Amino acid sequence: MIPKDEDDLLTRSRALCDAMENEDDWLKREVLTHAGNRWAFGVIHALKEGGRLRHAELRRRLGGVTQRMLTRTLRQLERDGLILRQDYEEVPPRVDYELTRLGEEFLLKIIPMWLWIFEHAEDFRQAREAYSTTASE
Amino acid sequence: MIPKDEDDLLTRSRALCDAMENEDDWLKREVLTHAGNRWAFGVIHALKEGGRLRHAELRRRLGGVTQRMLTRTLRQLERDGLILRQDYEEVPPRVDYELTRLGEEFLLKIIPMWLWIFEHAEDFRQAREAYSTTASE
DNA sequence: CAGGATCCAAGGGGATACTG
DNA sequence: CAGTATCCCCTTGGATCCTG
Repeated sequence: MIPKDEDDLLTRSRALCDAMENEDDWLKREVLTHAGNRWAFGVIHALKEGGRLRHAELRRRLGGVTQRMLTRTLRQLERDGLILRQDYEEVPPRVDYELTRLGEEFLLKIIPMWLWIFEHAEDFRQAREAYSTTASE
Repeated sequence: MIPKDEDDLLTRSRALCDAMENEDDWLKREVLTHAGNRWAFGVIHALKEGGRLRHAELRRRLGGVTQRMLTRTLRQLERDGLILRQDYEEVPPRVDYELTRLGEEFLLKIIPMWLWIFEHAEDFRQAREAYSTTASE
């Protein structure tokens, strides 16, 4: 189905594979980790929905994240230009985060992938089960 | 632009975020790592283009991967049902790998993300540079 | 040829305690 | 409140050597 779009995608991804060999490693390592990062997606999504959010508010929305991991995730996202950190330099401290345009685009790019993965969660479970049984015999 | 599609995406991703909280961790950890994995993408792409490929042929196509990492990547992809491993049980050993339907779909889902990242490589570089300068002052 | 065994460095992720 | 510091285990990724 949809052979035209698919071919187009593959053609472009072929060029992409060539480019990967020449690219520096940091792009794949630093930026791409966000895609597979457990918290990065939640942070970006929360900022898209909530606008400017503070550290504590983000923690509440994500549920289960420690300060350390939230801080680290935020730092990485900031470094890569996906979010903006604003420190009001008040006492008590007030800092909030907002999504950049780059961050918004990134969110829109990774949502389909996440959706697809969750839609196929059952397939993955079955594949894993089949693998365990064949591996044992 | 395209507010309708974007809203739709966000609505579905909101449900996704809720689902994530209930989901087991393995889905995020095990499956999602493939998306950001440097070699997983190359393997899947090579199999999409080359059909059934053997270990050595894959190594040649990927360039730079060690046997160990290639083997590990292949095992993981096999476990998650994205590729099929066939061992002909000959001497000398002959093993080849092919993409499953699930693997093909996965490739089509992650290509857009990789393309987008490479298209914005310059943005990321600039963001990183800006971050370093503001962080130092 | 395919890949296991071993050793290593770096990072992810979490728990807990402390601070300006 | 928004972090930092410390300690922990696990995985990733690579190098090197070995085997059926």
